Amino acid sequence: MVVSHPLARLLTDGVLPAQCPSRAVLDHVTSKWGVLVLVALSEGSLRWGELRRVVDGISEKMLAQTLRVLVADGFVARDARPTIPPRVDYALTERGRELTARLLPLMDWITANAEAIVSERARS
Amino acid sequence: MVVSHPLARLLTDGVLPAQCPSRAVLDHVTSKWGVLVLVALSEGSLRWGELRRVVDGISEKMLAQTLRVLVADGFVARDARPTIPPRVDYALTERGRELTARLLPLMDWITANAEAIVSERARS
DNA sequence: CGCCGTACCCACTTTCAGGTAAGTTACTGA
DNA sequence: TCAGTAACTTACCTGAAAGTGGGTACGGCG
Repeated sequence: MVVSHPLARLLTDGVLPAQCPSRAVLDHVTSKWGVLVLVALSEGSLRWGELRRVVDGISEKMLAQTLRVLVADGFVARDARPTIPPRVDYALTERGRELTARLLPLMDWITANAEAIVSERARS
Repeated sequence: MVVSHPLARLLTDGVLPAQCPSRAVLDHVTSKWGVLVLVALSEGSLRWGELRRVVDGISEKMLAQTLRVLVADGFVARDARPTIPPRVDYALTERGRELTARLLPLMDWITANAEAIVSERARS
């Protein structure tokens, strides 16, 4: 089952040497809320308040923090209109779309199999 | 850019209702070390000590804990030979292989783009 | 006899992600 | 005049995640 894969090189030196930049990006993407925000935006742009409602359970602080990281990484674009009350739209960038293209199949599989996995789970 | 996707249904009710089982599985898979262990095993089975070396920076405690979760979720199979000194091999199960099949393209993309992302990053 | 190697477990401590709740801005409509 | 709204920020606190350092079993080897 050894698949020749571009990742193979990384494996020979250990899986992603600890201080490699991909570890940082990986942490952002796989952060508790990062994935969910990216998935939420995968269908189109959303306003702050919409994101807050759609991403069930996220606090305002965490939404702000998560968005700051995703914007800084260039996955999400922030579009603020200086109206009153303020209106801010968030949308995936091209880079964000490349990412979510790889993220969605994973999320699909997880949501499809989660119930089976949890119910079959060997008691600790 | 609205792609008709099996995930669409989930999005209408919010992204993965907070107490949905997929949130739990998602947390396991996207845990700090979970991804790395899965990727490490994607090329073939490894012994405890090999995993420890390959997954750069993981502590023994975290390796044990991560493996327990992945085994309980049915992603990884544990094969202990009662020899002295002990020998334990870890390998992906069929379910684990289905998962990593979706995980590897993501990891590939991240490792390929991480450097650009980190260096272009807007100063906080 | 006593130390090595392998694969762990356990108790303790630290760190930090994340939660809670309040404050802020600037206008609008009642 | 005063509550309401949208999108935040800030300070504070807690609980879970992760690190540290020890212990364990079992036999082989010098």
